[in-house]
Amino acid sequence: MSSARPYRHGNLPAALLAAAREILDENGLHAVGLRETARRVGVSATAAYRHFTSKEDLLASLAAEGFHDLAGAMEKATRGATPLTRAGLAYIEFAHQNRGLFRLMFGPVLAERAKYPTLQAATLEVEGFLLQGVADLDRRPLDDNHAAMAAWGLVHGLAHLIVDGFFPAEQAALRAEEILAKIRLPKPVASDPPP
Amino acid sequence: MSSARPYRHGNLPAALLAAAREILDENGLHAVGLRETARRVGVSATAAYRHFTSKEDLLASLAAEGFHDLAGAMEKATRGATPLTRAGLAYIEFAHQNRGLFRLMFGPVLAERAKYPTLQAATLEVEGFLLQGVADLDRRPLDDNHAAMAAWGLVHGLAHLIVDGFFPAEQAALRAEEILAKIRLPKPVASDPPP
DNA sequence: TGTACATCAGTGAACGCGCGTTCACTGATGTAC
DNA sequence: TGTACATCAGTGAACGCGCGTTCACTGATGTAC
Repeated sequence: MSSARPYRHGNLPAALLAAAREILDENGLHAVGLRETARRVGVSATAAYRHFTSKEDLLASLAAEGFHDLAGAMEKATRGATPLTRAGLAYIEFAHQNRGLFRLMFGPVLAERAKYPTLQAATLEVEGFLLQGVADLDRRPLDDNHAAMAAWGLVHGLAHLIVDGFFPAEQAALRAEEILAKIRLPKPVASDPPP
Repeated sequence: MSSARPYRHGNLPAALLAAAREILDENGLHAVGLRETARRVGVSATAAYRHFTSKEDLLASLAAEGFHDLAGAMEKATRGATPLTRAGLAYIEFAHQNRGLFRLMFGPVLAERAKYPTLQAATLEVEGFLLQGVADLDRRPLDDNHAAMAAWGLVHGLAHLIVDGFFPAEQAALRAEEILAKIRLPKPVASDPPP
């Protein structure tokens, strides 16, 4: 029985991240604070400092977790030989299901990404996945990155517009699927003049 | 000479909006506050309440101004019969030059747009422009909005990724131009089954 | 197996801060007569 | 043209609030002998 709370939490860092993620998706980024997060876990506000050096540090960990999850969702969606379109849909779905987290991940709070190597690595995970997906689609290596930028741009824009309520949320996911199925990505052209 | 400040400001609302816009682009949305904005104009913090009912009201006005400017930039870019691509580039350029404002306009702070009719109208100005641009491109009325969603999605995504530093800022604008020139928007198909 | 002790995950009070908003007010401007 | 007065754009003090962070501390856990 847990008549009294154990002195040691067990896995406080994970619990804090989970709580922050909840707040993020429920009430938005502005509502995420160290005190509020700790409160939700049922721990004193200062306990967080045993595991994170600052509020920003916690947010960076959370964003890294988000990028990692996003890469995972895309990987899972394209397992086997299914096309890039599925990865794009996974991306949009992730944004839709994790609006707050999505905004944290790509937003300006963590502008200095270089400060957090884990975050940077997780970002590259997603980026690399998109690049690879596009390369697969074209059946040849990329000699410029137009196709990748276009793919990422389209998917990211649709995700953002859905998350921020500019497209009617319910139809949007279905629509996105049709759009992605129809769109023609620009093929890298070997004779493109270098910039 | 203006040895002493005049008692009445002249155009305080405009001055407050301009100051808030400066702060927005210099230091980000979190730095924009009524007090800080008033301070920058050189007026007491409470003076703002003569012209705006709350901080959110001021932000909504600012966002509306942003949408209006954006629509203007797109209109100017496509004056005559130049294609949708130019409007897209104007959109991206606007985002690039007004990062803070862009994030306010599309971000979650003003989630309840319905509360601010002016803001909503200004949003529709941009939206309508995109729809019209796509319709022109296709030389016929839209029977679904796939093309518009795709165009907006692509342009919005590129803009966001540039603003948030995921594409190297300097090359990005040029790249965007090439991408937009190459992309094929999905043509609305009359036989598409209704959803 | 028992004891001494270092480690370290937690606590709770306290700090200074800037915020949005309210309140009662002041004093310049514009208008009615 | 002069005077009385209503209007309203501004002021400055004060409110309560939640925040991030620091500090000295407590007490459970794990390890060395």
